[in-house]
This record gives sequence, structure tokens and C-alpha cells, in this order.
Amino acid sequence: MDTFAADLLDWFYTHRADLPWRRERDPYHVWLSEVMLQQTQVGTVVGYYERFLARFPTLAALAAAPLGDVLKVWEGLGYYSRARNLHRAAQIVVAEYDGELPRTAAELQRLPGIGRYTAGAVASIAFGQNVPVLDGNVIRVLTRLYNIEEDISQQGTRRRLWALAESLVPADRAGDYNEALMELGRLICRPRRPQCDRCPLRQHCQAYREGLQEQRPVRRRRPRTPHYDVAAGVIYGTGSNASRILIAQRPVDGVLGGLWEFPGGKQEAGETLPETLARELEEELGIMVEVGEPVVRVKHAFTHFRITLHAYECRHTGGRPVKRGVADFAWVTLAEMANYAFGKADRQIIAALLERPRQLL
DNA sequence: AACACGGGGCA
DNA sequence: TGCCCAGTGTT
Repeated sequence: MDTFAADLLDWFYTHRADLPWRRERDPYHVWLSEVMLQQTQVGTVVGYYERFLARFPTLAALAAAPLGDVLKVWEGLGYYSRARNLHRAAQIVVAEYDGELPRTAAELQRLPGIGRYTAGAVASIAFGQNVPVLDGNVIRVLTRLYNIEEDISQQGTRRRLWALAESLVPADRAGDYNEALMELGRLICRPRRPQCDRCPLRQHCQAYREGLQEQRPVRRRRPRTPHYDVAAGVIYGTGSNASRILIAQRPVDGVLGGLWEFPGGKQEAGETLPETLARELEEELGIMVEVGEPVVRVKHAFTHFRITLHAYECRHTGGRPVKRGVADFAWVTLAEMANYAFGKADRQIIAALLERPRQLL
């Protein structure tokens, strides 16, 4: 079982995928790619990565940009705190590290948005430090190689896996080794139907030997997520705001923090959706509306709950908006909405509005 | 230690 | 369509 590292590296050097962040080893590029790859698959990341670097070519350019611009490029990628932390960390690097990313995992981990995984990845890949990484791919490969039966959602199991990963990092080429381990997990040692017949580590794999590879890793089952109905208003203004629509910016902490939305909220027991909408708009923005026709219904899944978002056309009938439950608000045309960052669900409302020849109200 | 945080892939 | 996936920060 000893040294699978040599077999792994041989495989990697012949099968290594050509990805944009692998063309050079610029620390800023490695960092950006690793942050984007958190919780997000390679195929999704590539386009975002290229657009992001085209817009913010250097760490200094990122640090100098307004957060709204960063969120706009991040729009649709999810987990928007990653973008906020990346932006804040870039500003810290410029202010406190003379614009150069620190070179050790320990120093990197002090920056916002950089935990043990990202610190290990950047330190080993960009700076050649001899440190491990442990992400979902590595966990899967290691629990199969060593046929680990412990529940990986347990803290103690994670700690032991980190220790195991650390003990396995080869004395040189840690960056290549770490990338190879994750690449193997992504392409061969996949969650379902692993491609063991193509795996360079088959001879080293204890779970394969027992035919248990598909039973690893062991994970506690998650409880079902609840479902909510949410009402959202497409609120048309009057007078000087005629043909403009009211949008609101969400508070920076919490779900979709800092993103823009069609204001509204969660339906409560015994309420019709138009009643929900009227109540929420009064609570959050202090405005009165006449609720009109439904525009579209959008289903969306978050980690801990699912929502059905019901969009209604509304007419603003009274009260100047105030920032009560929102970070900001704006009256904008449909075309101007392209300049604001929205979540996926609200983007679908915009798409529905764009498909219609004209507003009904 | 437990929970919050988006969106995509796959059967 | 329902289920699975998963780093970091906060509390």
C-alpha cells in the first residue's frame, strides 16, 4: 500500500486536463481558481474564471474595484460570501503585504475566505510548500484507498483524515501531488460509479479489494429540507418613476447578501400571496402597492430549504421607499437591471419580463 | 460543534 | 424531478 504517490503522479502527468489556471502558476490565478472551485465544479468555473480575470487582471485591480462590480462578475456562481471575502482579502494583501500573497499556508489562512483547504492548495501549488489539501475529492479517494468506515461528517473523522493526508504528502512536488489527488477524485474516483478499471491506484485500494468502493465515504444522511412559498413584487412606479421598476438590495449578511432582488418575502400561515406581498413591502420598504397579475413562478433550491418564488406585477400607490429591511433600493428600467447582480431565481423573473412584449399594467 | 451559505449534476 | 455534492465563517 505504501507509496501510491508515484503511480498517481505518473497518471497525472499523462492525463492532466488543460485548465486555464494551469497554464501558469501565478499565485493570484491559483488563489482565484481555488476559491471559485469551492463547492463548484470545474466545468462551471472555467467561464467565470476567464471573465473574472478579464475584468480584474491583477490582484491590485481587484482590490481597487467596487464590491458591486465583483458581485456582478460573480453573479450566478453562488456562495456570494466567497466574492466578498476575496475582495476584502485582496485589499488586505495590498495594504499589509505590499500586494504580494503570503507564501505560507499559515499566513494565507489568516486572510478572509481562506481556510485550511485553500491555504494548502495555494501554498503547495503556487509556492511549492509541502502541505496537504483535503477537499471532497481527496476525502473520497482516501476513504476508498484505506477503506475508512467512519462517518466523514464527524469532526473527529475529519481531523484524522487531515492527519492522514498530511502524512502522505511526498517530500517534493506537493503541488502536483495535491492536484493529482483531486483530479483523480474528479475524473476516476467519482462519487457514483467510480471508474476503477481505469484507476492507476487500483492495486493500492482497500475498498476496491473488498468491493466496497461505492459504499465509501460513509456519510450521515441529511434531513429533508423544508419548502417555503415566497412572494416577490415587480413594482412599477408612477410619475417620475413611470416605466421604472423598484428593486432592493439585500442586507450584506445572510442569504444572497449584497445581491439585488425583487422585494417581497416568505408567505405566513393563513395568508394569500398578494397579502404576503403587501405586508412584506410595507415592512421592508414602507410602501403601499396594488398587487396585480402573476408574472412567473420559479422553483429554487438552497442548502437548507427550497422555495417557490411567485412574482406578481404591482403598482406603487403610496409611500416613498425607506431602507428598513433592505441595504438599498433603486428605480430602474428593465434594461438597466443588467448592471445589477441578482441571484439565479430573480434572474429568471427578469428573463420572464424580457420575454413579454410589454407590461400588462 | 452545529449551522448557514447557492447552484449544478445526475439518475 | 428528487437527491447528492461540499469549504469557510459565524455563533
